[in-house]
Amino acid sequence: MKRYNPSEIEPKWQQIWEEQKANHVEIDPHKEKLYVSGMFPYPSGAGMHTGHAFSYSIVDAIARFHRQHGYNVMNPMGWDTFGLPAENYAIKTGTAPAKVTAENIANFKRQFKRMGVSIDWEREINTSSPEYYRWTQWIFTKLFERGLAYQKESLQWWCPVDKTVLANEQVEGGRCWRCGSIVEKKSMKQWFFKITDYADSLLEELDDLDWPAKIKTAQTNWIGKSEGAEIMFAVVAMPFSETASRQASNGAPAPVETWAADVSENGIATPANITVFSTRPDTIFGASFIVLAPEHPLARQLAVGDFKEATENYIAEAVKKSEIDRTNDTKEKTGVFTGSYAINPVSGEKVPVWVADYVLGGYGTGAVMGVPAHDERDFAFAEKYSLSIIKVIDGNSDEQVYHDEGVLINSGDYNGLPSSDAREKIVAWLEENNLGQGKTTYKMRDWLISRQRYWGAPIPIIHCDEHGAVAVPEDQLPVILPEIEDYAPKGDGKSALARAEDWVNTTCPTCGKPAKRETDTMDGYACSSWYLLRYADPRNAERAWDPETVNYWNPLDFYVGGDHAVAHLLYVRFWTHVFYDMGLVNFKEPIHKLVYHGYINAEDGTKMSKSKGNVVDPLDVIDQGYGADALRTYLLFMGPYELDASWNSRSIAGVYRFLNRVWVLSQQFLDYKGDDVTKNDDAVRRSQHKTVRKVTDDLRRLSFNTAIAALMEYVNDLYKYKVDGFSRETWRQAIEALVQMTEPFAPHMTAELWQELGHEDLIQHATWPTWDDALIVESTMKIAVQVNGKVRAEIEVSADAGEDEVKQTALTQENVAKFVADAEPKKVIYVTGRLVSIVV
RNA sequence: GCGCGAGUGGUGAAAUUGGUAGACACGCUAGCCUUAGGAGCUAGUGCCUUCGGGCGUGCUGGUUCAAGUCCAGUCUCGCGCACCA
Repeated sequence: MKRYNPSEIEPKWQQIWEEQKANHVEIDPHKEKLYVSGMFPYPSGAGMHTGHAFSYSIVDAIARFHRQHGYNVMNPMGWDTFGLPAENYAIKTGTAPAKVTAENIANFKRQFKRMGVSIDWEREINTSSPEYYRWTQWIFTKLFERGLAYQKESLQWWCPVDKTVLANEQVEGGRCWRCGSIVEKKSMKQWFFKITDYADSLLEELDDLDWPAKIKTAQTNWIGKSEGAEIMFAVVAMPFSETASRQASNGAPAPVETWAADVSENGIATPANITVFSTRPDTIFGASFIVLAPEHPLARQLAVGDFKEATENYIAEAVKKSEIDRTNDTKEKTGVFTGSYAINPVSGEKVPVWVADYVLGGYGTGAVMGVPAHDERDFAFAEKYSLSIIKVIDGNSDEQVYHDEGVLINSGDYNGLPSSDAREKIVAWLEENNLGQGKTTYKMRDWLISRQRYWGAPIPIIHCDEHGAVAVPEDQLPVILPEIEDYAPKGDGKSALARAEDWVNTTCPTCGKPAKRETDTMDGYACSSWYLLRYADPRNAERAWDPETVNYWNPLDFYVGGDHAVAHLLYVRFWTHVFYDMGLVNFKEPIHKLVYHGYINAEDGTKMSKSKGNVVDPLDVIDQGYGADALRTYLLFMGPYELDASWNSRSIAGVYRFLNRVWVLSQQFLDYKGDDVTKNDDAVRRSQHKTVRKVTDDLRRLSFNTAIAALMEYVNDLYKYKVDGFSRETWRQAIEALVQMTEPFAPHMTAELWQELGHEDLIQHATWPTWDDALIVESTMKIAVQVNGKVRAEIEVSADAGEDEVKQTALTQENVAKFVADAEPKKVIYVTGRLVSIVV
């Protein structure tokens, strides 16, 4: 008997698949397509890790399961190669990033092939190749044409270590997502994609996606839609002496009430208006002060008299502070009074204008109305600075700050109205009087895409003195990334490309006069926002993709990964929405089902990390003799794919044992020389059909762990029956079904067995086994008997026994009679095929 | 603080519609076999027990003939967002 030897079998089949291009697919109108992909890897120098192995074990189980079901399965692969690690490595070693990248790809590819994933390598793509980024640039020019790519001077997150700006999504807790250093604000002219135009569209389509709830929630929160109103407060300039005399001893202005009376006499309305944003216009009568963010353009202007210096100092300090200091909510709130006042448009009361850093410059209008009775933050601020607190919502609650809805009080004509009605009426009144309007705002900002780094797709723009920013025409694409000597950014806010003068100096496509190229490159997320479409048509040199081809393969049926909940998964949706509007695709959403898996942790339950030395290298596991088949099967057997799991070196041995049992069973069948023994045929057949039903069902819902458990049970059954010997036809079917069902997990071993079983075609092109319910039915059934909810007996009755017969049998059981005693059962319930419940 | 998810044996877990809780596997125990290996095979393995049975899915209640599953409350852990007005 041949022994199971993965280190011999696996390379053999990997070579056969490669030579035959076994997984290459083309459009086939006669077959239903199925498109599955993992999130393409960034090929780092470190090589493949357990997370990759896990992702692609899931991808391949899905691909192979559907391939055996006759689907035209596309399972492509590519490399996300632009980005900082390759560039930083290049700076350190003086090697060109392109060269480093090519080496890393070659290494990754070699490693991936050892996993036996059924990839169509003819579709391989690489985002840093000019053939690819040519079209990334083309898409940029199309967005530019539509006004969806624009340049703006603004305060941006700046990473002082990586010396580049970052998108909001790349700042995590005030730190750079790559290097962890504390980010700073810097005012620079930057390129943006106008994702905010698509906020509503992205929100709407989210509902129908077959994505995990937590990802949908994360995206909903990120978009952060809130409905409310913008309300104008007219600024009232006060004579300096007047203001000073009203100042209370603690630096705060006198209470608002004392000012209410003299608005008309002393107040001099200026042209300035402060527009605030509020989601609770129903509480406007309780607005007793205004707070401006330090970045607010009026903040300096409104600082008057004695308050001028303090205000300016405060603003200067606040703008310098890192976001960590500013957004730490355990910190006590601070602020300064500007000396100016504004008028509450509904009550006519004069309210002081403050500047405080608890108000964010970038959200809403950068100004809020302080309603301390109904907002915790405003309350804390009002308490500290002795500002007046006016309760305007009756909440029937003793809480100091009631922030829920309720009935209005102290609100003039609106008293007695519930919040929602009052909101509508107040906004309507503001609109009528040109004092405000209903407004929807979003937390999401536009996507900042320019990077002051070398290793990215150059932004295809030429700056001309006469024509401004001009898109590079399609026939001049790609704008090739020039080879240069020194890649390092110098911290002057420009990429190293700015020093490639031959490249920078060009002519304007519109007028032909000397002009300069844009020297920023695009965020790597731009490249990954359309690769799922390029896979469908990867060698097209005429256009980014042929719409018909893409409309056949896309959208993706399954997208497998465990990262990028908002960033990539939001951007890829955004671009596809735009492509839909441009008529380039006939669907809005690029990904139907998102298979978002957990992390594989180290044996001790903590994250694998090089510094801790607890990293499990998937290639080591293969080399130890377990092979890729055992590794893959184990990764899927560990538990539900959604959950985090800890590696266990003993458990993988158990899975290897299972594969070995499949192998041994098959070999013993093949080697069997005796007569046919039909004794167990019915039982074997029943077990086979039951297992096919269960495994098929489990794999349809991606319950890999239970599918593998069912296969183990099946193998255990067959081991019991084989003791008596084999009958060739029954056992051939039983074993072929077993081998086929194991193929999605252990493709090499099953390919070998399939061949030994006499098949010339590859197992992956075989037809998945079917089951016959009639063969699964047993002649008898076991019924549990409960008395008052406790199981007291188990009876075996014939499968076609009627209700009365079952109940009668149940009641006459010795142990049942004992517990029923003399009592007359109050109720006897029969749950067909399962149990009898007797109530006494 | 807000939102989402999860709490089941010594361990990873299973239970798809309320219907015999713990499938499958690891580990452990005993035995068999063996040219001795990190091999293979068989049986047992939730806890307690006076061997009748009793208890058991984080905790407290509720609905039901029947609850891991449904409802109310509560605790713990994990994740996401976090001064977004």
